[in-house]
Amino acid sequence: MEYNFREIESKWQLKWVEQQVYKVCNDSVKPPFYVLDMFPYPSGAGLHVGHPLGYIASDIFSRYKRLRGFNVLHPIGFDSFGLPAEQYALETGQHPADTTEKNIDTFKNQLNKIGFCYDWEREIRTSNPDYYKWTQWIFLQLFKSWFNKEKNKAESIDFLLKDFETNGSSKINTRNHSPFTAEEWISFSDKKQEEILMNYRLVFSAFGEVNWCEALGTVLANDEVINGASERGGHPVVKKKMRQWYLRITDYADRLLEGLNRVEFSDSMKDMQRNWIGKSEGAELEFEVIDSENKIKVYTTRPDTIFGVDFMVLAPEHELVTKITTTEQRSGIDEYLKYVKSRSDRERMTEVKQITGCFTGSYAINPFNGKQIPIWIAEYVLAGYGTGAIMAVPCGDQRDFSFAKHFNIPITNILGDLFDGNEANSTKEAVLVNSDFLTGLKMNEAIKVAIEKIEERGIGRKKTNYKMRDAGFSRQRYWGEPFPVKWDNGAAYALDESQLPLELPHVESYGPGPEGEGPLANIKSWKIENYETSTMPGFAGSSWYFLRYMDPHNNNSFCDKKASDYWGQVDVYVGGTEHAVGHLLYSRMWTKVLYDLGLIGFDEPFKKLVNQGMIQGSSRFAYRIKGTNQFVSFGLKNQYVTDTLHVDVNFVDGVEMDIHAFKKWKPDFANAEFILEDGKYICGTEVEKMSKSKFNTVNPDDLVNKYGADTFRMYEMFLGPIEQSKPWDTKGIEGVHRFLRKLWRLFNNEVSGKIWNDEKANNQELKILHKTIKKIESDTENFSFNTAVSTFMVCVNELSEISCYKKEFLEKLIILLSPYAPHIAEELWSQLGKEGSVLNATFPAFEEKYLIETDKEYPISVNGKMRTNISISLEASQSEVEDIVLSNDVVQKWLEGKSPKKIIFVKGKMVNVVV
RNA sequence: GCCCAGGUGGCGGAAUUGGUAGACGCAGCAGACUCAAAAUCUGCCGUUCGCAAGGAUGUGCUGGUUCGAUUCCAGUCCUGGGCACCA
Repeated sequence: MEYNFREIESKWQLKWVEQQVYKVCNDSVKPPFYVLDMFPYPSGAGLHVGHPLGYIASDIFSRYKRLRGFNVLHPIGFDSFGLPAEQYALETGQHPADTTEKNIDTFKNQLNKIGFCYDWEREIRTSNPDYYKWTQWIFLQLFKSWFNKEKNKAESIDFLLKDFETNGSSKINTRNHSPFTAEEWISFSDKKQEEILMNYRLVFSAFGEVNWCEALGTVLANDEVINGASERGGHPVVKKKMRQWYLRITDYADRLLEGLNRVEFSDSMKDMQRNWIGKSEGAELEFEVIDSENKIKVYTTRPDTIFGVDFMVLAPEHELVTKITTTEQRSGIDEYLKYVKSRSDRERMTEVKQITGCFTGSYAINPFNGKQIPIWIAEYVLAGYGTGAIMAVPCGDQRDFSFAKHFNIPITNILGDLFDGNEANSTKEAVLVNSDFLTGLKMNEAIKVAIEKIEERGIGRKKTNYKMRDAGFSRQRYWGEPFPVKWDNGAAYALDESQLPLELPHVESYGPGPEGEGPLANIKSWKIENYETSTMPGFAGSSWYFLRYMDPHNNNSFCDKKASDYWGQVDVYVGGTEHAVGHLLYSRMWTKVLYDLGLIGFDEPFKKLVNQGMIQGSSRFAYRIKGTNQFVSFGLKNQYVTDTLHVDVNFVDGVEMDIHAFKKWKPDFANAEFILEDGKYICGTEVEKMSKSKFNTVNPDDLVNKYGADTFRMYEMFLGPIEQSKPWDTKGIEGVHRFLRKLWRLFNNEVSGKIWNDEKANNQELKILHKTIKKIESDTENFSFNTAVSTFMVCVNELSEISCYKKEFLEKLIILLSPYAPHIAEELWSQLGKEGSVLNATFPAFEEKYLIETDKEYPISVNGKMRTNISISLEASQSEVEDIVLSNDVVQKWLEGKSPKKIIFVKGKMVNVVV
């Protein structure tokens, strides 16, 4: 009997469905355990080999936990709103709902072939009205809530309203509006009241900058902008202010920081989140501008360097720029502003070596010494961070230093010998010089003194600042959740909850609406109702989906509290680090809001996070000559100025592109022209992340067909540590397949059939068994699946060598293996005549007694170099060991007649003879 | 540029707390079985010197700590991920 994986796998997959073995109940005497993967976006490309890496890991862990007696929730669903489907609709006219549905079917088919233990009855889709009804509902809760800083939690905005009605704004820290009395509040118009409340709501509407492409009439994502031009068509892209919705995540900055201390994320993941939040302590202070009423407010973490300020820099977008620019500098500034408008934030951050800026002609006054300091604008100062203006201290900040050097601005030294004039020194340890009342103080201490002085003089105050900004929450797109909001006279009003879901209407065209509005603006009935025309971003639906799996069919609530109380936090969350600061922060914030509002019982969604590394792909590139539709082959590209575009690896053979397929790929390329080398178009290559947007995906179906799901699962795990990134290489899968066949031959002989027997296992065999149990158990617990696969291989190799076919051993081995290779395990389990499914077996208990050794083959080093091995009893004392070692011929040889200075003996480890 | 991670044979990787570097697998080489092939099995397999025994050298690079460093420290180079409208 041969290992016929196709037959076995389809047989058991069918039986598992029939017997509903993966159905999960919300009431069980078993303890609950929740294992979750970051859910997939169902791209048209289908599943690629990178997706299942995490799913297989979590599947193994879920099955393992089940063997250990837990009621395991291990669901999956689809993050089915998103830009690619809409882009596809724009290109083909097919409705995103239809293509998404089709894509999901493909995904499910692919997933099912790999043998995951999902309860499909709990599947969710973010684009399903039954689901996004609750996304909208949560949006309304956010809209109707504000963050009470005194209580450090969110609460209904009704509390704030009541407070305004009785106390005016006197009891709270006002935000972006003038204080008012209770009487004034009551006398305000609806619109005015709404405007004020908008400064408090957890989702709010305000004006913000977007990437605007006039030619396409639409807003573009950063990754759709390449060198200031649109990826599609190469049209110019500029910054434009538009009305946007925002999520007031900054109010939760401190809570998000604090929560990190209570979750099991890797330190690097926590670092990334902390850095993203970017909490810093410093001071905000104002500089007067000569011959002007205007004052420039700056934020600095280093007020101690106030006497080293040699110039000021405003972000080019800063509102004062036009006001303070002198007539002589006007044309220069205008030109510079034009240049900056064409630059993406990304470019401004990345290309720091390129120093640009322009003098406004105005001067500010240093409030402490009256020194006149020139005011510049420069792209390295970003409008969104701090106050959008900085006091530049060239001796202490490298960017300020480079700027000063570049524009010949004289540099003041406040660091004494610690500043060498060649580069800035950002130390906090220096003793200040040239610093008036701070002279002689160490910088660390001077910070405090400077802040005190600033507050005393009334020119500023101590301030905590966050790098994190409120998250943009609207997209000028079609394929997302509609906002349950109506506009009236410039104010936004929430729909009543009974009107949910506000369904996404059908549109004829997916093109943008007028004035850069989303496609929904083209729908008359939508506009007449004054509905919001933008939609929610991808992270809306994914910010709370883990709750919906607990209670997926509930029509009365997003998730019954009883269900969320039963399952609690996600015990293990598996996903990539690319979500470190986006999705993870948003879902953590939403969880905190829901917790504050009493809707769930925990305020951190994920107890433990396992980061799966990226399976990288090998990408192919084409080079488009800037501003044209002409493509130049890799070898000739340096003769032109080009933009680099990804090409689908599926129509590149090695590095040679199929031009015909490329032209058919996207309408923009239909009329593309090519500059060839040797009659071929050669693509550039690079190893980078495997992703639909990079067109470098490999399909798991082919591998499952050829080797079976069990082989595929184990091979993905065998590739290396789960958290490490590695480029995909199909080579090597044969080895894992051979292992499974070898395992099969422990049960069945290809000629004579069944060979397993009922003999009792001997000590040697029990030792192998318990060694294996121990290693598999600890490796599985630690998500070290690659070494677990090796352990199985070693075990099967050893059994084959000693011809052990004993059921007593094999049935235990099968249980150990079942999370990794469920199909073959189930088949062999039934061949052994065991009752029921191996899924419900009990994980074998490890017994130390079988592994006890009496001797150890010690490595013997002389001067730290390993020279020989000697077997010595583990009982032996230091002096006994020394005698044995020194009488050894090899050791004697290396001693060369000298007597040892010292003998280091580490029991159970090694011996080192030092001469 | 900033934040995070990673660099070990031809390749993927292994190496509890600082204690035998290269487990396991792929590829390669040699052999057995076979008319032949597939499958399977056996042996070899970092580099280098040597007939061999055995030596030297070796975990990106440069230093340091230690009896002993892939592991700890400092610096440096390279690769990957993120940087707010891809998800």
